[in-house]
Amino acid sequence: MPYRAFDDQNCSIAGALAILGGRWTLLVMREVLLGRRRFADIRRHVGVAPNILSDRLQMLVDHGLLQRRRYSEHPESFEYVPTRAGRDVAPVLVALLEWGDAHAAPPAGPPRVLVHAACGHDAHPELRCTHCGGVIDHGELLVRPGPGADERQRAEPLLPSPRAGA
Amino acid sequence: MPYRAFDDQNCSIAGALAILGGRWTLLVMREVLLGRRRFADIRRHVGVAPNILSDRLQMLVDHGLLQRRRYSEHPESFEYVPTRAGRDVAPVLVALLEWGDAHAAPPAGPPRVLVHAACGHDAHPELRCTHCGGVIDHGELLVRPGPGADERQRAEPLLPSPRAGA
DNA sequence: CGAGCCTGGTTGCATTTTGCAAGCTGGGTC
DNA sequence: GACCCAGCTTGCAAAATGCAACCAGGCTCG
Repeated sequence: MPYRAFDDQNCSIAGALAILGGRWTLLVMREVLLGRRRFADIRRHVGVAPNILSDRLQMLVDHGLLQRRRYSEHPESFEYVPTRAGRDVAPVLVALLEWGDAHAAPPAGPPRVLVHAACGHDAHPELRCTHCGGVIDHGELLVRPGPGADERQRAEPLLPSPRAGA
Repeated sequence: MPYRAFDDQNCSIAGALAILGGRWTLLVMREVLLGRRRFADIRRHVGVAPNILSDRLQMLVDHGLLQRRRYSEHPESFEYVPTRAGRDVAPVLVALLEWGDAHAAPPAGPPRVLVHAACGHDAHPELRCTHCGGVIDHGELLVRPGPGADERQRAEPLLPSPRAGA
């Protein structure tokens, strides 16, 4: 029984998880986006077995999130640099970091703090609506079928979104 | 060899993934946050085997993301309702949805579109700095050691953040 | 010029997790 | 009484994962 694929769901979340959802994958992206780009470096910081890391890096290259580049001959050394698609993973990591800080925090407090380079201050990024500019609070997001919705999804009414709760 | 735990990394991302990172877990949260809360309902929409779903729901209840509630006797039926911690998972799903729309979109376009309930318009949520209110662009986030940083993390200089790329 | 070290992996095999089918309990219902 | 439904649990077979060991190319030091 091959692992069931996620991507038969016509869902962007499932599509994203099909690539990013594997064990270790997002931690590898964390390291790359923090600037650690060499095999041994990533391996040390993530604590992953070398065969797994090898597999994940190859997969990320295949899917176009990373590019493998020789940055030195004699000795031959490689680095994995993020592409646009790879850099776009950052908001996912930010969201996970914020959830972790809020609900799985180490007793001593957050190990890492985000700084907004443009203004120089600590930044808890927040979601805002591109249309009205307002902060998007709990329960203020709905989901409606988009252009790519299939028949079943089109039949769904306006649903409480991922953010809406009780 | 037991599966290696993530949570020895003193990292909120790893801590979050230790709970949310399992196969199917985030898809289950997607369904619950979309309002589908009965076992069979979730199962049908996610397409997961019942033993796995049972395991994930139990785990999410144990970690305080969901609450199992009897909503009918005769016949006895249960629903899984998200707690505050569960509802806070929504931004992670939003980030994944946006990444999926951008980089793993079905040919016909996004299957689901987010609507900002407060203003009634479609909303591509964006990250903004809580301090200066500015949109946080590529490369505009840095990471610094926080109060809970361990020795190794404290030794790290100001790093390019998850969002910074090349 | 050989020993030892670094980088960047691959290979082999045991363990864990996942997947599907089948069954099971406690009810309702025709 | 026969049959259906919800909400699971149990029993294997197939993947994925984990660790140790190894390997190859190249440098470097004595």
